[in-house]
Amino acid sequence: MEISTTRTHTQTLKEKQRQERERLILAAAEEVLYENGYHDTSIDEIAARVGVAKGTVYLHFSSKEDLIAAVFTANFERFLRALDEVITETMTPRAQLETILARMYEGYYVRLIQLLYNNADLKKLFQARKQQHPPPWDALVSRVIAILEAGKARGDFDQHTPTKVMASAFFCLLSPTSYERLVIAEHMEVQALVDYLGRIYFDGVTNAK
Amino acid sequence: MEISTTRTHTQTLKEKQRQERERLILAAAEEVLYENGYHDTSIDEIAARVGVAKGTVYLHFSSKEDLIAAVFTANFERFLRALDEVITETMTPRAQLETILARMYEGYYVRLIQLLYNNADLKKLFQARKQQHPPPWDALVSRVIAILEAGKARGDFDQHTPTKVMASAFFCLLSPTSYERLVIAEHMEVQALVDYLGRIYFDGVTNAK
Amino acid sequence: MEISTTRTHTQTLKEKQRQERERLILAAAEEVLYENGYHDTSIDEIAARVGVAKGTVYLHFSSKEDLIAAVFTANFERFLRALDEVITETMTPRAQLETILARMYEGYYVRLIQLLYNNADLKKLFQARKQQHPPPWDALVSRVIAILEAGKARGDFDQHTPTKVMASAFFCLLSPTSYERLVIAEHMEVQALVDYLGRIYFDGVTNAK
Amino acid sequence: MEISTTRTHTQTLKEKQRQERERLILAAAEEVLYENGYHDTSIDEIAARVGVAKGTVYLHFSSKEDLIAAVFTANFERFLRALDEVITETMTPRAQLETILARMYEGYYVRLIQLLYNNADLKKLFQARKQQHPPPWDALVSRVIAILEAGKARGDFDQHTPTKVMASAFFCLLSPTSYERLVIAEHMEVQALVDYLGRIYFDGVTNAK
DNA sequence: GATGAATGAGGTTTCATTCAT
DNA sequence: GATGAATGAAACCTCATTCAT
Repeated sequence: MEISTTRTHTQTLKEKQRQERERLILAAAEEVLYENGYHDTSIDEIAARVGVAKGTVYLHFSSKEDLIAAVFTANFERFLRALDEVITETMTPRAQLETILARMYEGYYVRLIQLLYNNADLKKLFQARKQQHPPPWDALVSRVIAILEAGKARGDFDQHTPTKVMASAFFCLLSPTSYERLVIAEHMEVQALVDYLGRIYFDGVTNAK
Repeated sequence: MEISTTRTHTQTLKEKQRQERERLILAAAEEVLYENGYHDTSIDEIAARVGVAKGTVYLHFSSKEDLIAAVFTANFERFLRALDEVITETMTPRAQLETILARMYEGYYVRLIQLLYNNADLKKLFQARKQQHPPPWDALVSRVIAILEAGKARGDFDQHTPTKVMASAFFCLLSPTSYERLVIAEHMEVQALVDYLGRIYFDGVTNAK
Repeated sequence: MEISTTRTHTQTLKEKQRQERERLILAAAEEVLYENGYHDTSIDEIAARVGVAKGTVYLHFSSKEDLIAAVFTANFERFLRALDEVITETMTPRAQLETILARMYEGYYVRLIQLLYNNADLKKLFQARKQQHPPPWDALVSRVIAILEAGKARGDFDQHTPTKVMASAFFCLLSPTSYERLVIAEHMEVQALVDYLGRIYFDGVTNAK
Repeated sequence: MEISTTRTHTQTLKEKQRQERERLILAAAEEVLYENGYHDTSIDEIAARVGVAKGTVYLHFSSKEDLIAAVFTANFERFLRALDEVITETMTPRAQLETILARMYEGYYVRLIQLLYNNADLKKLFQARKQQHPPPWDALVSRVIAILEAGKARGDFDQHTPTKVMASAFFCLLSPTSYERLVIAEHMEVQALVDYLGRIYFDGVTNAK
């Protein structure tokens, strides 16, 4: 029993180290992916940033594709968990969407979402894996659609526009190009950008009578 | 005189063939670029689709970068010319923007615009060429900004939102993802999609009181 | 007969034009060869300098190798003819060799000789053609050997040194590197260089007691 | 301690293997370079001769240029070290130069020296690398010049001939063409060739008195 | 005869992946 | 388990040579 306990303990320790390393690899991969794009992300550089050998990366992820897919899945999951902490059923649908929008622009999620959404390489990656997107992304889309439907049911949102179109337009608000041009290059406050985009989305650009 | 005429005619014929071939190469490049993204677009595949040898492509474009840049420039120029035919000064700013939006979704311009706007590889390409974008793209952005300013001056558009944000949001409406998901996968009419997106942009998703 | 004469005349004219063009192609090839070396000498550039189409070069020379070989042959022949004008039997062997040396450094022959003599590409070229050198080069070597033998017979030259070694050393004096470093870079007079080298060759570097 | 020892040993072994492989690659590169010249030296062929894959060569040398430059540097360094072992200050300048000459013809250094000195491609290579020659070559030239100056100071060498010309002529004695024609093709002893050439250099071809 | 567009072999270089240590 | 040297497919680009016009 002693022995068994020790072993279990040892394995747990090893397992923890293993998970920690996996986390570090994912973090490095995300960093390089954002900096260089999919093709210029090399296993060599990821391994170097983590401080392990190239082969070690392959002990955790069976291919570059796997690793990059895991980056997305991990981020979406973290993002979904973060949403759960701030969104409650008692908020109005509009407030819920505004919160999601703000949260997206806060972290660096917007970067990854856009990477995923607009990069042909990554699309092909997930299509080759017989799935349009990583599962958590679909969960996020479903959630936004559900909120939009609830808003429509309450009469908050325009009922003549298909929910899917509304959802598409919602996700379009997240453009890394806007982010880079307005926030990074022109030093606009993130919150201001989010407010403006939210206003356009909910009220349009037309001058209120 | 006869001879001169004949020569001119011959040169015209050759020149026509040359231009036709160049057009075919550009079309193939665009196709592959859209399917595979910048990095997975190989000169070999472009040549194979046109049915010529690799070297032939280099007779028309001195490098892969040159070829891809030409794809964008050619498309934007065509698009700008098309706009000139349908947009007049007498139209309201809103009508002008609605027309631009519709035209963008009609052709396949939306694909390229989005490729350019959101692909890190292509951004790097144009930055390396000492220009943020191909000149015609900047012309399009300027044009949209001018229309938005005119609309603001007339009191048509919300004056509290910065024009740059409005322009960013406008171009965000052009999402190849929306196009693919709604028009191609779900068989929505392009015109319907354009109408919905235009309505969201101009009036928001909120239910009119 | 009239007709025949006319034809002959026409053919002669055409033939002259043909020869003139061949001369121009050889001159251009020599120029580019010296500037760029064998590999970076392209048929394209030669044709462009002459002002004809690439295909035209192939009407005169069946391959790049043929063309380059012709450059050497033409030069050696010209050089041998030039020697015939200034070297007479009545000159002493030493005077004859001094004259050859001076003439070699005068024209640009030294450049070509060294190109031929020290460039692996060109060696392979002639070896592939089953000949160590273009025939006129061998004629030049024979001539120098004959002069050295005559000098030995007269007791002018050291009889303990094999003539072949003496010939080798003689041709070694022609170094484009010396030429470039001393004449071009350090502005030494060609005649001075020739005098110094001749003195070393005939009298050695050792201080005459 | 055991472990530490083992590790050191292991690293030493690996390092030895690495160096051995690098040596083999350099040797193969030198071989091909000498046979085919710079342009026709292909990484493919070098790799094939060593029996490794193309990519392996790039683990040791980051480019073809780097590899070829390393061939020269390695040879010159080896040569300079060899000279240090046989040349002493107490030898007369003439004896020192005779020793250098003999040593050059012994190894295969003469081949590489001449390759470097007379091949336009390689000159361009080193010029592009912002250096006329690999540093050790310049060290050799300086050394010969210093010896010649010392000989002049002692009154051993002719003081009317510029040292630079004497140095040029000295290096001209090293002709791979002489070597091939006389030693390889005609089976002359290297020592005999060296003696003859040295005698010509120091005493000239003219019959003494 | 003259042209020059087209060809395609061949060269350098990168990098995901494997596997012996 | 961890390593990193080795692999080799695949990409871009050049240029001697051919051949239809």
